[in-house]
Amino acid sequence: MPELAEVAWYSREWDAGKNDRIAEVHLHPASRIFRGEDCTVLESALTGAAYLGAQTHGKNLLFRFSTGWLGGHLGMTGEILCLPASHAPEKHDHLVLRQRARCLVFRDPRQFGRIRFHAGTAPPEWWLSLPPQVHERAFSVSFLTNWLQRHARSPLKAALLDQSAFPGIGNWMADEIVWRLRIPPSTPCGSVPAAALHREVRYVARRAMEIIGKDWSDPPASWLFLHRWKDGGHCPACQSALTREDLRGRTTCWCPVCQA
DNA sequence: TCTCGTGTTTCTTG
DNA sequence: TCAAGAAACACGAG
Repeated sequence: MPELAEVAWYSREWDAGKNDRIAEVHLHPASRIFRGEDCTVLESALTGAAYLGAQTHGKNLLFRFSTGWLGGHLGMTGEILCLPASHAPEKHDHLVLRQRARCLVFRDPRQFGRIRFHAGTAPPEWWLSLPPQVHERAFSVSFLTNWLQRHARSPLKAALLDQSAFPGIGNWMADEIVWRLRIPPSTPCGSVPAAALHREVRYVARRAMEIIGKDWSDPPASWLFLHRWKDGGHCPACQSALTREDLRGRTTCWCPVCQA
């Protein structure tokens, strides 16, 4: 479930390979993962390069090498794995970077994820132009007020999934935030109080990073998180049966009593 | 066999 | 030109 905190957790998976050289690159050039990329360039640039570390921005990953930058997005089913050097690439291992002591692997069965390469010492342009992260100063109440006005008719739950305003927020975090606001997920953005939304977005993002981002633990049972995944769940605040419905193509879970 | 799904992009409509 | 909604992408799990 790669949202903000899960992506942060995955970004550390290759840490064991820091400062080691890539001896060999295995990839499937026809894979959708590499859409728009020249795999020949990627392969020749990374072969022999040293891996220097990773950073994240919302759901985006950026891995630094001595010859350039590898951008990553996990889509719905992508994984970053560190496997033994003897690992034989499997069907969905779209990129395998073999080092002396291990293999750095990008695996993604559904291929909704993405890998892109940028040569040189400066980070790629797409990375530099990402919107402010929700924990940064630029993600302010006035920024939110303005954004909510421009999307006044959009249902809040759907709006929270817009990565250009809420980078890193995914389906379960959006449900959690709306549940904490105690308003229906279909509430139009135009009638959502910006200060309260700002507070809850920051709270859920910060706690998710502290809990899931650290060691993939579950958030406490007082969160909607543990109760939202399947039919029959109950609201952790009032014990009423939770409702699950499709909202603009995404499963949305809410409490019809607390969020009436 | 059929349905569902933790995400993004592209196309269509208003 | 912008906002909003729907479809498409590919595959495993139940």
